[in-house]
Amino acid sequence: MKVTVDAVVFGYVEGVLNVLLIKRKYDPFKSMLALPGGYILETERARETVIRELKEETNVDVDYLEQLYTFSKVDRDPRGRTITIAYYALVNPSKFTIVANSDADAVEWVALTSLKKNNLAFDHFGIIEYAITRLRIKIRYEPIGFDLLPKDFTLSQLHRLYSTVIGFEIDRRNFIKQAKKMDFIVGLKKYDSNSKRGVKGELHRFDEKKYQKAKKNGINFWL
Amino acid sequence: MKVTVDAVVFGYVEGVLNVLLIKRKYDPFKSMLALPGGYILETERARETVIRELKEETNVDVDYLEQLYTFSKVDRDPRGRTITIAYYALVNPSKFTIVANSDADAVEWVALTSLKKNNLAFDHFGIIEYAITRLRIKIRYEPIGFDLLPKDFTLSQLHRLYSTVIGFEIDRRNFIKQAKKMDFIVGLKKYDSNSKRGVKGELHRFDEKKYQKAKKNGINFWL
DNA sequence: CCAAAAGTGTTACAAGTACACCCATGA
DNA sequence: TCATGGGTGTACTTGTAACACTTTTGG
Repeated sequence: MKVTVDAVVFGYVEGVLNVLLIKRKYDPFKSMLALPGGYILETERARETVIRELKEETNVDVDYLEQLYTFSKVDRDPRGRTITIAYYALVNPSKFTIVANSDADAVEWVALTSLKKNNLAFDHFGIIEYAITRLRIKIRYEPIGFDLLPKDFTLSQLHRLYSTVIGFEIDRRNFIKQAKKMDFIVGLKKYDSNSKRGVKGELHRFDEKKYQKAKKNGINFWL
Repeated sequence: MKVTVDAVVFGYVEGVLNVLLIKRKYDPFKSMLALPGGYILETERARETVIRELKEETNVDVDYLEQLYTFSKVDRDPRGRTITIAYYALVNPSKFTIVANSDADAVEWVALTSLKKNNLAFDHFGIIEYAITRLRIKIRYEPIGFDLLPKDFTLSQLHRLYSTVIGFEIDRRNFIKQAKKMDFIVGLKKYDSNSKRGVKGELHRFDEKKYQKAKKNGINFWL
């Protein structure tokens, strides 16, 4: 029995959530989009395979990586029985590989909203759907959203990210009020120099150590 | 690469949470306790393997079954590289196979509290720990606890179950108040004839259809 | 001077939590 | 008659949700 891993890598930039996909060079599913992934070697565990394959195939280092689900439908791979352990990952935009949207490059960031079932190889569309569902739930109660933003971000950016990922507009005032309660989201007293108009928002940073301390004291993340 | 499934089957009776385990007849780990499970056949998907193996090895039909996690540590099986897709399951006490605690039967229900790491084969202790963690979290926001009780139960029984699984005493009054809010936990106006002393508690039943309707209307389960 | 982004507070309502006493029954 | 289990209500605190206006700045 063959065993592979597949990774749903999410990237976010300016109100758009993207998935990292590969254009397949060979059959089956030649020239269709597919998740990066590959066979598990005898000497590595699944998580290591994901990290290795992402590096080899896409040159991306992820900031967050979590096992999603193992898909084992009998006929999911026309080449023969193959089980895949799916992962999902988040990457910080500063680590985006140069996006070659214009030409037919092998690796592309594809906006979630433009994904179509029929463009995707294997059962990868279903895997992506599964990953989005997980992400939407998990981003509410684990501080993983920060892995989709630059290290320094304004609370408005954070708010926009959440509204995008979750799929509806959260009340900005309540959201920011909530975020400010959390000591591990620290204001830097520096201001966003990229903002085009209006007031320059204060930059914030997620402090992992402070978060771990707060967690030990029973303080939960919630947005 | 070999691929197996393993199942952590939980059973509950009278304030005790049990796991279904097998005493191994052969090496490796001969005569130690192990999770029921086995190799995935070419013609079945993982979930089917679990159901089949549970039937074959333990004669148990489960009421709830969910994939847990896939364990792929390289040396987790001394016989050679083996990945296992772990599941966890809940069974209704009425479906308990006759428990042969007295003799050295092949299948046993073992109380969670009496489990010891060194009595368990492979990485199965870790898998069980993982399953308990999942169960404790999930029982709070999905109505899966009912699969550990008889069809008809008193709210006190439900309360005792929850306190046992979660590991601390929940306030009985608040718990029952909460349970009564939920229309899909219906009072049967029949009374528990098994109760030994005191008032006979009213029997209740979980109504799956009503629950599904409530869920569609955005009413969430929470206990 | 106007459009766009950032920042901020209050109030009403719902939910959660803490807590204590009475009743029925069988031993 | 008493020990055990079942049943119930209130007050307090906290959290959530709804909601609008002002400031700054670049074009």
